[in-house]
Amino acid sequence: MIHEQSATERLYTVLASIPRAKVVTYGQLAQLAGMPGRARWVGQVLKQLPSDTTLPWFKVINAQGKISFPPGSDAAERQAQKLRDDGVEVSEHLRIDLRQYQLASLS
DNA sequence: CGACTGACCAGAT
DNA sequence: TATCTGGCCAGTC
Repeated sequence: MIHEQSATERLYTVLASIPRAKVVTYGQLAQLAGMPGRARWVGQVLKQLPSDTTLPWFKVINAQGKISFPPGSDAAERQAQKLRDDGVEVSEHLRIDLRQYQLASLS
């Protein structure tokens, strides 16, 4: 039975397939999900994920290489810890080196 | 209907 | 490095 995936489903599929110790930016994830230019849409989708989701939401960071939560917030620290557990170096200022950790195939 | 907001982004200054 | 501008667009009021 052929079934067309919705854009949101494609986003989930792509996100779930990100390798260990790799991250993607909102814009990159939008493009990979077939919604180029829709970085904000990605943010909206992630925001409504259930708190107990198994999707690696923490792998999504902004194009500046930083976690998109206010520095010092619980959310930011949670994401930073998850990333470190995944093998990604996160500085005290919530910065990640995209050159080293961003999923390849897009700049 | 307009105004404002957001887990965003790239280019210009 | 920091700001600003315009682009993107679904929600909310």
